[in-house]
Amino acid sequence: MEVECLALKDLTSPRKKSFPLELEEEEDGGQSEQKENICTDRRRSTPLKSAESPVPPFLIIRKGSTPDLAHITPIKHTVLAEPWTPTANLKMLISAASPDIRDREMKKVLFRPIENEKEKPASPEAAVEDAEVEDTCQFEAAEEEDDADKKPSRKQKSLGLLCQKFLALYPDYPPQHTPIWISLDEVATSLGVERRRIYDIVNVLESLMIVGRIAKNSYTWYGRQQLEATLEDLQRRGRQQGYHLQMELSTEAREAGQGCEDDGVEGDAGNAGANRKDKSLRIMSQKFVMLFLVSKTQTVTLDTAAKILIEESQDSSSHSKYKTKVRRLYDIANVLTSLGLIKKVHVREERGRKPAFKWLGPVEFQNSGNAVTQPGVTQPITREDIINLKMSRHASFNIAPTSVGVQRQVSSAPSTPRREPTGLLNQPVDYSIKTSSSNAVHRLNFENITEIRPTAAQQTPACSSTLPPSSTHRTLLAPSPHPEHLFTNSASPHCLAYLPSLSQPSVVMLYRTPEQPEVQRSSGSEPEEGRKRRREEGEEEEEEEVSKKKGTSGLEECDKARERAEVSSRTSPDRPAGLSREQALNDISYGSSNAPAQPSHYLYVPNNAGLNGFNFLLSASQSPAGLTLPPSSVPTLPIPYILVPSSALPHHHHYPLVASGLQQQGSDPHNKLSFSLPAVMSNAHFMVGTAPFGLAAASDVGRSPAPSPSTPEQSRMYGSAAGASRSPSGSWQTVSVNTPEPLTPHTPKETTPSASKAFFQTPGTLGSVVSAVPAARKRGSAQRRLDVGHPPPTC
DNA sequence: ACTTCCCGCCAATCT
DNA sequence: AGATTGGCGGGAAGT
Repeated sequence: MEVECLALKDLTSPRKKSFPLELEEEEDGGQSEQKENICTDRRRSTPLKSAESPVPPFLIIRKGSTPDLAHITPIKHTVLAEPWTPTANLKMLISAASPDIRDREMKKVLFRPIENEKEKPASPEAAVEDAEVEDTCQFEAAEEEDDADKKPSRKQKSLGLLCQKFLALYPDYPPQHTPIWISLDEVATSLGVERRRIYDIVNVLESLMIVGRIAKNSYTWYGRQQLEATLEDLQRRGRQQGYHLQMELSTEAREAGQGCEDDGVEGDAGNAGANRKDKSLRIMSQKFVMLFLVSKTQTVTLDTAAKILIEESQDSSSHSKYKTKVRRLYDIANVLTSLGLIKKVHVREERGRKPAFKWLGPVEFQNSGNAVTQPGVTQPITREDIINLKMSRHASFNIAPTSVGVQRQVSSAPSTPRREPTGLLNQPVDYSIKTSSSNAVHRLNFENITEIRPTAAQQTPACSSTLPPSSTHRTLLAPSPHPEHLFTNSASPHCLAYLPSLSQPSVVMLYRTPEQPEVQRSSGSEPEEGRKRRREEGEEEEEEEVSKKKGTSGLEECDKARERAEVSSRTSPDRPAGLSREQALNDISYGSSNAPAQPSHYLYVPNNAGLNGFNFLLSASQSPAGLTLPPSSVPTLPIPYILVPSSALPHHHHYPLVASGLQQQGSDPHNKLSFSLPAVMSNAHFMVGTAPFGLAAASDVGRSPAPSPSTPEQSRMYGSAAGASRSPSGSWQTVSVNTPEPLTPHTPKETTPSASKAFFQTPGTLGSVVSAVPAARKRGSAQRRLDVGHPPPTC
């Protein structure tokens, strides 16, 4: 088959982004329904739709908007402050192209595959399903095409999809030292959704330390750097709190029918103390994850989770509470699914099948490896135990969450983001980077900046430290055999790279042409994310076997292992199996070992406007001019895509890129953009037109051991980014490489299976988007206060 | 009919 | 006081 596109499918979403005005107009907006789209307002407001006069409007807009933004996002301001930057140019150029068309086309063509992947299981395999899928696709396509006509369809607005889009904006493994700022406002705007939805996503991401709150409207993106450590920590906490026991009991006991009492009773008491935060999605998310981590089967039914959570939350157990809890769990599950951490399955129980989720993430952590996986197995559980557990749990309950809460509070202070004592926050905000060039700085200034260089040199051996053998490479420049190093977004099938200088959060996507079926299949090149929903149905069966209730220890282990293996092999879950994952990555990023020669394509997507305006940079090694891509893979659309012949990408050199699609504008002559993709990450520069942009490279490896202040455990996981990666085939090189290893020396902990990649950019910073519209907040004004009080929690 | 979960009201919090 | 967060649950889309 031909090329598989990656994953950004989601990006496609119809909404528009912020930008400029010009671009967007009609389409999705068309849907009346969508209240969410903020853009709408904007659009209307914006007089100019026409793409033509790109520049001026652009600028103007930005400026204008800036002020508004100012109050909103402090951070941003700073960034924004800078007037114009090369980025702007870029944007302009890009935007110049007719956005609408571009977008659509892009979506249709490029993304479609992604979408498909996403939704369905890997393409090849799922022949059967394909039929279905296609339908779906077509369906979707149809919808998208005529924006006007169709409405978004509920699925398209799903939290999971939205989350994927969100995730696609940032690198899984950002360079440690260069924090990526996220402005919720901007993100919401760019994704075309109302803020409320972003909160949902961010809250769960925060629970996993994928993002950290800095201040109002400001978050820092940590990516998956700390994920493993966080999970480990959660696992530990889960055990401490006796969740494993509960899991077992829950089923039985509850079924027995008593869960209520405790709940009710405690609830009241607990309530008093508990505030809003205790019910927080964030906390719920952590608990939910804990359940998986301590579960033998790693499968948790919604029912069980809801019940357990209800208990804890001290809510009275009313049916309504249950329902509410379940709703929330779905929300959480959606984002976890997008992260590739869980997947939906059904468990069969005596009475029938129940919806459940299966953990796809890591379960065993090196450090703790110890007891880890066998949580509940041995102990016979007694009612007393449970009680004790509960008690302890409650007591501690707050603790866990608290930490978060506290953290937040601290952070919530209007503080200047950079300043905060890192120690308090867990966030690794390491401004004190030893590197000569502080990334932080770059980061902040992204737009203007020209180059960020990761100092490769920096990597101090000392720091780097311990790593698992596998992750030996921390080499910056050297082509690493590991695909991981590429800036791939592990979660997603595609690799993403962020080009910092680009105005908007730009994403570079790599997708390889999958020649080999096997690759796809095995590697699961498909994004896990993508597959989720669709596959649920299909795959579920497998999972079903899992009976939650009992697991024999030994067996279960095997089972688990088996399952995991399966999963990894079949779906290419990124994170779950280290190896598989790596492979997957490899496949993805390089043609994959399997597919040796295949060049991968680059997609450069400047999402300035929120993903609507997609700009792609595709590198097709095959196609000389880059123009000829496999038909299937690349549409001849007027879409603005930039093709970069892989051959063209020598390491360390700049190469000309061919941009197509831009022409659409007609006015724009610039078909060529020159990019310099740095072989070396550190030095990578992105050039657009004349202006060079610096790529933020993931830069070297970790320089400082623990950038993050956070708990030691957490800090361990950094992958450093190293710069250049190149495909084995040598087809191209790009950017970032990371060292896979965890930097922290001290704990030899887990190997980070994935280390990763590096590019990134701060979307937030970019702000461009933002600028465009403050718009969306209807709520503020609208906020209506009805007198209606709500009833106190019933009991 | 049941499952999933979007949407946005509105209260708690923060500025 | 106004803005930001985010709990919550109605009710509709999807199955």
